[in-house]
This record gives sequence, structure tokens and C-alpha cells, in this order.
Amino acid sequence: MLRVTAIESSGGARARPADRETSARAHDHRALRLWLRLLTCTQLLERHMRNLLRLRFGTTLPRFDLMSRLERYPEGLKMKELSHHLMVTGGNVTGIVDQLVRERLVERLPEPGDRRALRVRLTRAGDEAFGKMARAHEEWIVSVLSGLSRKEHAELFRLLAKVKSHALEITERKDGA
Amino acid sequence: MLRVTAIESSGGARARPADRETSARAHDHRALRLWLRLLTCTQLLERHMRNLLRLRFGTTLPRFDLMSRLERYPEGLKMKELSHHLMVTGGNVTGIVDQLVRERLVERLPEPGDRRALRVRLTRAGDEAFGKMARAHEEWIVSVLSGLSRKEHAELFRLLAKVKSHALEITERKDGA
DNA sequence: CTACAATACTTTAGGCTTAATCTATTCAAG
DNA sequence: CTTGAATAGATTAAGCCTAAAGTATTGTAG
Repeated sequence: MLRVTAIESSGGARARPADRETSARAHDHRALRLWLRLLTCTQLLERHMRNLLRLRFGTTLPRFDLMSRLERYPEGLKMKELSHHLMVTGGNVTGIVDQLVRERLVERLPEPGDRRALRVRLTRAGDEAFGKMARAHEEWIVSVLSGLSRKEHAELFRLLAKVKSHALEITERKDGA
Repeated sequence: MLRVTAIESSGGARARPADRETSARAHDHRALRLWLRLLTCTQLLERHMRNLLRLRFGTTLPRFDLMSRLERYPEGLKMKELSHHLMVTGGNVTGIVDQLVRERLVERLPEPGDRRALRVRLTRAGDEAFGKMARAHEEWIVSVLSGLSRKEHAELFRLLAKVKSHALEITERKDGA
């Protein structure tokens, strides 16, 4: 199907690095371009991290994030707290914890005093596995952000803080709780 | 199941806005915190946009992105070009285009001179629908980024450009083509 | 004690995304 | 022309993620 008279040929080769923002038009608002660039940067870095985690450790970013959070709380976190920290829905946390439990990297413990709740904690094996990944992960991050000077780091951090707090105000007003 | 002697109670209520980076430890590297903040910002804004697109227009960000790209090319784009621009896999584009075709918002046309390729283009209905969404979308973006001065906008844009180009170097060297 | 709302978690259906695999077409040798 | 590599898309299996609905438990009124 889709067979049609082919008349003109125009095989347009295209340059290498294209993405959401490369060809934004001049009339587009500055804010729009800033947003697209923010999205592109994050996407680029995130993809890099995902690939590295997959290739070197056979894991994924969400799993790593979850373990990373647990590592900071030796006593564990409740499912609710985890989903709050990770900014994802409870159902999502359920699924990822299920996997990690199957792999013996985390464990679900009863929460004393509330039989509805569960406390999730890294197992010893999970803690060790995470340690290895965390060291490599931090190296990658440092390397991928090494294009900025110390001063630029600080400035970028500050500006993103403003974006974050302003965004929090707006989103919580409209679709937040 | 999971029924265990509950002894101690310690119902810890928790403050509102938690996310990936709120409780990063002091010993974490600056780069790590910067990365987490970048991730948080993008996530926050992206979620806001997704919600707005869903609630006000019954659509999704990927669909909007794809239409947004097509809108810049009245003559349409080949599937391959689309997947390149959007930085996603071909299979992904196939799925989203399938939906939009079903909704009569875009159409697949044969590519003259190459019977393997298809050209995807906005229909008139798609163009009109996109116009409405685009105006609203830009307003939301401007509003959510209005916490920064014009000068800060420019500075953030510049810093992200450095991050982007450095990341491109690194990722293309390692897992890119 | 009973009813009812709220809370913690799980389940389900559906969309996004990827990597890997498959089909059809094009292109380049020979 | 034929063979085989490369390319454009589609398909598949699996994981992430969400919103909505469901289950069990807690807490609060009456």
C-alpha cells in the first residue's frame, strides 16, 4: 500500500545534532527558548546517565534514584515518603520496590504502630551494590558538568533555585494539593 | 499477610515539598547537587505542562511536541527527521504519529523518490488545533519562568548552552553515533 | 459500638519510551 | 542483473509513569 507515483527526487541529507530547540524561530519568545533548552539539557544528561547505568550496572535511573534515597535513611522510608521524595505516584513506587525486593536489594518491613504502612529499607546487599554505583555515578556527573567553572556552577545553581521556587508557587497553586 | 507484632508507634508527619534534591547531604559534590536541581526543575515544569495540556486540551506533551515540530515545516518531515528532531526512537514516533493520524491531526504522505520513506504533515485541522494550544502553551511558559529577570534569563540560557555543548561532546564520544 | 472519612498501599488500564528485531526499499559492487 | 549492505519504518517485549479505582486499616463522631 501507499504506492504512489514517484516523480521528483530530493534526498535531503541533514546535519547531525538536531533537537527540540535547535531551530527555534527568532520570533519565539525568549522564555520558550529557555524552556526548550532546559528540557534539552536535562534530556541529554539523563539519557547519558541511563545508558551508563544500563551498560555498566544493568540497572535503571528510577531504581538508582530509589536506592539513592533509601541510602540516606538507614532506618528506611515508608512507601508514602518514598513517593513524596521521588515525586512520583505511589503505584509507581510499588512497582519499582517490587522489582528491587525480588532482587533482594531492598526489603519491606512492617511499620510498628500502623498496619497500613510499610517501611522500605536497603538490604546489606542493596547497600553494597548501591555504593559501587554511586561512586561511578558521581564521577560521571562531575565529568559531564566539568565544562562549567566553579563560579558558573554556583550561578547556575542559584538561577535554577529561583526557577524552582517560582515554579513551586505556581504549580502548587494550580494543580498541587 | 505481612502481619507482625506492632510495638512502637512513631507516626512521623512530614513537611510538604520534598523532591530529589531537598535533602542532599553537605558532603555531596557540587556537581551532584547541580544535576539534581536541574532534574527537579525540569521535572516540575514538565509536570505542570503535562497537566495543563491534559486538562485544557486533552492531549499530551509528546503529541504537542511532535505537532510543534511539524508546524515549522509546512511541507512536512520524514519519520526519520522527526525522530531526530524530537530525540526519540523511530518506534516511538511511529506510535505517536499513528494516534495523530487516527485523530486526523496529521497525515502520512508518500515521499517522492523513496518508497521506503513517508512524509508526515499537519492536516488543516491539526494546524488549527495546534495554533490554539501553542498560544496557551507559550503563555504558561512565560508565566512559569517569570520569576527571572530578563538578564537572568539570558544568563541561564548561556550557562545551559555550555552544559549542552559539553554534554554533547561527551555523550557523542561514548554512546552516540 | 457503628458509621464514615481519611490514609497507606496495591491494582489496573493506558500512554510513553527504549532496544532489538523484522520488512521493504535503495544503493553499491561485481 | 544479482548479491549484499545500508536505510526507512513498523513491530514487539519490557520498563516507567500516571490517574483512577480498589482493599485494608486507622481515626473520629455520634
